[in-house]
Amino acid sequence: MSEPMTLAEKVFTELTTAIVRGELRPGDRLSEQTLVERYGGSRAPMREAIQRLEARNLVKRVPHAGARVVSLTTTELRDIYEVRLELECMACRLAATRMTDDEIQELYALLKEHEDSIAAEQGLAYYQKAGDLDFHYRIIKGSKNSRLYQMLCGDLYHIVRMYRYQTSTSSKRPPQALQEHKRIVEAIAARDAELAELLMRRHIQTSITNLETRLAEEEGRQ
Amino acid sequence: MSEPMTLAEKVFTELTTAIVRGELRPGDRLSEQTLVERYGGSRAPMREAIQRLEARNLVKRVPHAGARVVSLTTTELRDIYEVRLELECMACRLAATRMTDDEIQELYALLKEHEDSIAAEQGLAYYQKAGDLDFHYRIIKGSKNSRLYQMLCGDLYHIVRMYRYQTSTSSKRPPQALQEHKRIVEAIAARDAELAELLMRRHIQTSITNLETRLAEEEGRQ
DNA sequence: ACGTTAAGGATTGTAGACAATCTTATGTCT
DNA sequence: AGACATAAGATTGTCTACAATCCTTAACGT
Repeated sequence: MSEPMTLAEKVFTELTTAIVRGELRPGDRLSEQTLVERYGGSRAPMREAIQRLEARNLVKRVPHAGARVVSLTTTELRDIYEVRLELECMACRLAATRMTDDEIQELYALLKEHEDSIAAEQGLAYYQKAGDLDFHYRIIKGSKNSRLYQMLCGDLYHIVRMYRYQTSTSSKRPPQALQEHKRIVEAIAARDAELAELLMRRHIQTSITNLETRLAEEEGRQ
Repeated sequence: MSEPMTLAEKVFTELTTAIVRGELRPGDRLSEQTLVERYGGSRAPMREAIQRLEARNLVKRVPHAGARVVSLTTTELRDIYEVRLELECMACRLAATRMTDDEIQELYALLKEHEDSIAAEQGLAYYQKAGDLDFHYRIIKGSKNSRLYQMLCGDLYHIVRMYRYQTSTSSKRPPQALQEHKRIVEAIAARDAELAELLMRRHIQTSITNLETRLAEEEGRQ
């Protein structure tokens, strides 16, 4: 029932997924006329959709010159990951004191699920990634900080996805990641905020270095 | 030369200052027609201006129902200050390792200026507040993290200002704040990132409690 | 051959009108 | 009197057209 009621919003979500999936590459131009031909309707809603993309930093608009999908420099990407690291650690710290016991139980259930999927090898890379995202999502929610949620899941999430989607998860990572997740949940259950934050920091940092080495490999291959 | 070249941008900046200054109170309605009558032009640019305000979380828009200046609940305000505290501490930590020696010298110069203005009593509350903002601004810039700057100075800044502008700075605070600023700069100059972060955290936390007590007083008076 | 400049085309910014939706006020019923 | 349904009014969402600006291409001069 939460279908986009307005055309502008519809086009906005379509474009968002297109960008995140890489169907629209960084640097690609978004002309209003092209969008009209692709999605139908008039220029006004397309214009509004583009503007909302700009608000989420998915496209960059230059007055009188049009909009392009953002193409981040290495330092800009570093900046984003730096902020994301800090905010998620903060979320984990807050979650340790603010999550309800029920929510913590749900975290345990999620871990169990994840564990089974790894043992059964049923979980392919994509599914495991979804599980990982779900884990982080719940902890962010558990911080009970609306603005924090908005920043991490609304703004930063898409950008991070956009530059991570194409890269496949490494094969050996999931079991180790699961162990890290377990320890984090235990720290939260023990209401040890500082430990939970520390573990989350370590967890994300290793996943970042993992990503960096993989990006470096791809860079070298080309 | 950075004059807004487009009408939409012009209206956007006008409305931003109007909201921050409190000329537009939280909950006030922003009808496109009203803006046309006030600023001239057509509905299209007004619409775009409103949309950009929404992107900065200064107004909230409901489809087919119009836009209103955001009116934050107490918990939402707490959430914002929580995030702002964390991000500024992060900025301070990064600044301690990334600021150039020249930039640190400029910080010292700013402190001196500030000190003189207090001694001469020439600085009224408004001027002192500007000095305080300048101090924080430079440290954020010194973090050399573009996204961090964007979040703190672009998004959170206006909201915080909006709920702080009306309240006058307490009389005894400036000298103490200056001392805290001095220590922070010294920590940065010593390249002691952790200390700088700690001092900044303490500094902001006291200013927050200061604000809260003053808000409580105003609340009680009404 | 290269840089500069001017005209043409394409794209964005703005304007005004119509259609769809919500809000408000009125009237009716219980 | 209060709650609910209905209709008028107002507001937003969308469409089309026009003006302003930018980008491209081609011509020109050095």
